[in-house]
Amino acid sequence: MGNRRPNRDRHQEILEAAVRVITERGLAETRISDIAERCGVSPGLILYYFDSKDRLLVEALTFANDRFYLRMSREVRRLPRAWDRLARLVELSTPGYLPGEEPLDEWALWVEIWVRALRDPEMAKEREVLDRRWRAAIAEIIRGGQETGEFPPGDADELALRIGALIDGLAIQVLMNDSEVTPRHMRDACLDVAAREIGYALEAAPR
Amino acid sequence: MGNRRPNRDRHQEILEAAVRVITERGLAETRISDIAERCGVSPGLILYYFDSKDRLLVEALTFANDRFYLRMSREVRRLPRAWDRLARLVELSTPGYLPGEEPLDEWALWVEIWVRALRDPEMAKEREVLDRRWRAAIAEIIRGGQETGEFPPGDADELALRIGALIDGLAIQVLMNDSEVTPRHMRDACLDVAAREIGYALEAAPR
DNA sequence: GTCCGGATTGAACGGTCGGTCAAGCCGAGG
DNA sequence: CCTCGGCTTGACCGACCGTTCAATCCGGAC
Repeated sequence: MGNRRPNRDRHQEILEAAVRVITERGLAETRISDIAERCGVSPGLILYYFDSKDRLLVEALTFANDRFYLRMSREVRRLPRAWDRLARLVELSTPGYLPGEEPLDEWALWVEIWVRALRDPEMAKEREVLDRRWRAAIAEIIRGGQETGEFPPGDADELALRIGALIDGLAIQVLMNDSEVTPRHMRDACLDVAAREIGYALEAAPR
Repeated sequence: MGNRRPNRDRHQEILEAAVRVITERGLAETRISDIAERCGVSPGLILYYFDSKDRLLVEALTFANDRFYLRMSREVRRLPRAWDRLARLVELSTPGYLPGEEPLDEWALWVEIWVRALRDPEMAKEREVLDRRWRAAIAEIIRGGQETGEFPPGDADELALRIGALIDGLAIQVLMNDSEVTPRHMRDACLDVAAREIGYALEAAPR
């Protein structure tokens, strides 16, 4: 049995298909048959691997977020200076800032998570875990900068909460295609506020 | 015919019922029969006053937001000093800060608006109008403070965007009942950041 | 009192969709 | 080559729900 499984993990295939369907059509318009079709598989098989549609959807949402977090985490860790790490994190969090990204991206999934978490306790618990991890990543960058003296001392957790919230709020505007809030604008505004909150002197003009 | 209509506006009755049902059960779980039941009316009548369920839902969401905006606007306008106005706006925007408010309040409706606006062009257009009005209200307060010299000069629109985004981001955390982000904490953090961005010197400790 | 027309009802229709299930497929092991 | 058991299918069921519609109600006009 160790033969077919490794190179054809149906569980994960289904999750990936679910993520793509949810991203495209939205959680409310996602049908089991859509996911099955995306896998090239019959609808019945979906329920063979997942107890119910609801459980599958919740798993898919956390699965997508996990992947995004890991990718971000890996990429940020490569940069030596704390400020560059923070800047990269902001850029990766800005919808449409990086070329070759879908207009409806990870953030669309976040909004779906929020809506569902409002009434589904299981999703609510997952969301808190994901959010705490996200905030901890920001705090870790700040703490690192403070330890090397790149940033002045301060409450890293509180700073992370504020910067994270600002990212959330601006990302929503960008995601909604607000004509007055471009990805570039979001990036610059985030970093400008972050620098002032952290107490980091941007060398060039705040542009 | 001018007799029955005024004191029994079915159109508005239905909208109010819809708002309450959406707030309680969420947009995805809102049925026409739920709204009808809330009005003490038969399901058929709902479709007599509204072309379709979708149109009713969109109207209900903007209706609720209009009401909230007007209430906020009226209350804020009473205060003489710009900083007090801003503080009041933040407090009114903080889920659960004021006593006697539902845990699932206006912000839950915002999240529903966002999700729907992602794919429904009509909702997207409405959202942009509502958001622009909201940001304009913040900018107006700031501009007022700048004109009286209470605040130093600065780009009021940009400040409004940033403060508004921060409110959004923190409100989500509070709405989600994140154990680390209390309403009080949100209020203090918002005002702390706002003061620093605006360049307003809080007299007491930033607390 | 009668009539008119909008308001209201509630039964019924049609379509959708999540979930079930009995049957078939197929690779591995004997 | 046969058998076993997990994988896969697709038809089917039952429930739900938005929408339609013919019938009824009812207050005001005359």
